[in-house]
Amino acid sequence: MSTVEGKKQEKRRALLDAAYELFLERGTAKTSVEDITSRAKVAKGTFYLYFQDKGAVMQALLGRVSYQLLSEACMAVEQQTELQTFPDKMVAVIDHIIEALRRDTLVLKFLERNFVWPGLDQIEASRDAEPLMRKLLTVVMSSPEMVGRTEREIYQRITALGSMCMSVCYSSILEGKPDDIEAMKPVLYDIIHKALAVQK
Amino acid sequence: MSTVEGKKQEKRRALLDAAYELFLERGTAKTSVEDITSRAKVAKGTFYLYFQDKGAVMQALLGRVSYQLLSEACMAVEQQTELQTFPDKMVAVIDHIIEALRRDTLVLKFLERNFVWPGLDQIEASRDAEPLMRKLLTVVMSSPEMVGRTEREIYQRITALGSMCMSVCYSSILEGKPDDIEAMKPVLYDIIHKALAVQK
Amino acid sequence: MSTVEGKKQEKRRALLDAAYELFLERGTAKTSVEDITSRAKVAKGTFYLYFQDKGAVMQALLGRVSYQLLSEACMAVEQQTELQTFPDKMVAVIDHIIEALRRDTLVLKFLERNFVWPGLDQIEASRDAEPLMRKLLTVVMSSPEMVGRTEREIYQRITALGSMCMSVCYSSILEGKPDDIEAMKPVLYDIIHKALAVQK
Amino acid sequence: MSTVEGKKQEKRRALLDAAYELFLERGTAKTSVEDITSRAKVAKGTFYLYFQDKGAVMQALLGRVSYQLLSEACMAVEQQTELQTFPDKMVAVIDHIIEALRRDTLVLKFLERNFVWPGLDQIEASRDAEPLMRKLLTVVMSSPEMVGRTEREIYQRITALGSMCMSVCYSSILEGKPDDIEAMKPVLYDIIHKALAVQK
DNA sequence: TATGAATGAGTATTCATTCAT
DNA sequence: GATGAATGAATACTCATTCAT
Repeated sequence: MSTVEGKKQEKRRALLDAAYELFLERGTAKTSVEDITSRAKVAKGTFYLYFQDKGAVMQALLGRVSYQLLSEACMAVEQQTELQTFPDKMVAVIDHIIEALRRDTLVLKFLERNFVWPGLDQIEASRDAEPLMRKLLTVVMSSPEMVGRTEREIYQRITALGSMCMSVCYSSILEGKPDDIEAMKPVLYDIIHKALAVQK
Repeated sequence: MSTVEGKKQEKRRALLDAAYELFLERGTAKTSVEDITSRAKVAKGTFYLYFQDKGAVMQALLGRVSYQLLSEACMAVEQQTELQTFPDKMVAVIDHIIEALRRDTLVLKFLERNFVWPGLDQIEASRDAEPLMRKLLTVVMSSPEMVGRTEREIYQRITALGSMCMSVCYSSILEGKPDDIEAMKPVLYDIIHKALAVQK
Repeated sequence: MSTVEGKKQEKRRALLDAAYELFLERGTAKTSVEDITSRAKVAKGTFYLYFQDKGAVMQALLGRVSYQLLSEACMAVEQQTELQTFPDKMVAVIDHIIEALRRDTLVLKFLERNFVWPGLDQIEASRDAEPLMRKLLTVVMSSPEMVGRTEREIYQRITALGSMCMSVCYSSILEGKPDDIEAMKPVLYDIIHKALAVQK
Repeated sequence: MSTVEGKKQEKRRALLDAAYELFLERGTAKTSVEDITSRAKVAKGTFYLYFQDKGAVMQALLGRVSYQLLSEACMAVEQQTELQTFPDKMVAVIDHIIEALRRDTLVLKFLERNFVWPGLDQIEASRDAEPLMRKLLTVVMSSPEMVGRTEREIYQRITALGSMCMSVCYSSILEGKPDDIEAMKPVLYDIIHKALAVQK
């Protein structure tokens, strides 16, 4: 990597980091591009060399945050050897994410209901670059519950359940609707278990 | 309803209608309060006699749209006498909503993932004013699948499943993620069925 | 005229005046809308209640300046009773304008080659409101040189000759091209005389 | 011409061509230096090695376009042997230019009223390099109409008439003021003839 | 109640120009 | 000479909100 290219990446990174901080601190609407550049110690115009507009940064950050939450949860769950079945593992992953968001509602407010699930094609394309997701999918595929289903079917199902949890998580934690998160968890996890149960 | 009160409601209504049209036409962000008042044929200042700010109108409209979609779907499903079990009915209701949103993506774009479910307390409070929801809940409660569950538990479960469907509906129709809506429907409906199946 | 309408006209006027001063002082390009409003002692947003954008003010001012130059010249020439024929009068009017612009090159710089001739239709429409132009045209029409020509033909001819003079005036005074204005005058006035001579 | 010098001229040329295209496409105001360099396939900084700023390019192009229009018209008129007198020739040249601008209003919009007449001194300085203009002037000088006039007087007269035509051409074609170009032509050409008629 | 003129803070975005490589 | 990343000043324009009438 040439020095110049390295510096560019560094700047892009600085802008993303600055934007993230500010988005959490005061929300996306109340963060101006100028706020971002001044915190990133970069000139205003430089912003537009790296991003189309504020929306593009937000989108990039949504992806980054989602991915981080997901991968941290996966890593944590991998340690817990007592979890044997795939449904149990999925519940544990979701629970890990929910707990993280409950602790850090600023992140939740930024994320809203817009959790970005890594695309199936992305996962497949980046075999080795994305070992985590890859491994996860392998685990899933080989689980008895999923026997007889295609990779795509499984992905659809997991994604739908995940969306449910993120959506409920948002309104539950931030608005207490339809109930507080502690009350919703059993419902969500029961649905997951039932939805992933072995086909009879 | 007195004439004075009637006129007030009329204006409020005109503002809501104008805002709704504009929100669909150009999106909420690109609609100004002035746009709304000028379409409603009302002076700019008048807006603030009826609403706190633009956000309040949006919120009111989200509720209105959600309620309309839901009640239309319920009414349509009530006609279909062949549907016996509650899970079948719920799937039919959701399907009705999804189809409506698929036909009218402008509404979907306005709604985003923010479908507003009528609150359980609201339903209970407005016994007669809200006959539809009331009736629905009664039907649900008396269905064999729900035996042994409290009203609240049922409400949580339905809401969670509904949120899942709306969330998936949004990204599926508008972004094709994780797949097109036709491919997602079987997954969603299978999850609903499993999640609402009779307890063994 | 109601007070409110009066105040509006006053503001519009203040904006035009402020803009005119600034356009002469530093040129149109280096004058910002903010400069104009701050000199007019009016809020920034107010500008946009009266004009579409900076270009609209410029256009309005070009019309105003042109009209003023023309009417002052006409009035001055009307005094000079020794001028009998229409061509002589026209030359005198043009010369008056040229001299005014030579004295005040700031105005000339603002005007560039964009002198706005009062439209024939405008003149006709505003019979009494525009006594000057009206009178002028009557004089012209009744002059022996113009016998047998329609009003429109005369207007075209006068306008063309006027445009020539303004265009030459601009490059001559400001750039000395094709020669200084003193050298160009005889040429211009000779052309006018020949172009307006009695038809044989 | 050395290779190095050739390459420089090539780049200058590329920049001019790119700027010309863009000026016609979107107007001078909406064309940035970056637009120009990127179309010319040259780095942004390179622009400033060849031109002071955008204005310099505009000026250079105004001269180029004017010259091209004029010389094409002259060449075309030279063919038409039936035109004997100088006034007829001048009218034919102007008419050729007007028709060209009428066909290509983009060029007219770029040119505005700023047609650049080749300077008398330039013509004289570049005896052989500028054979066209030189020849033209010779023709003019020897025409009976111009007998008794100095070269300079003739140049002034022609230039003034030309400016009139270009100015009228602009407002006539683009704004229809004071009338459409077809209606203005007879007026313009009559003025030219009268202004260039043999002295009695 | 209703009006709509006035406000002025707020922000995105552009772009000419520089300069280290 | 050539590059193109970085700069940051400059500006137009929007719009929610107020308030005198």
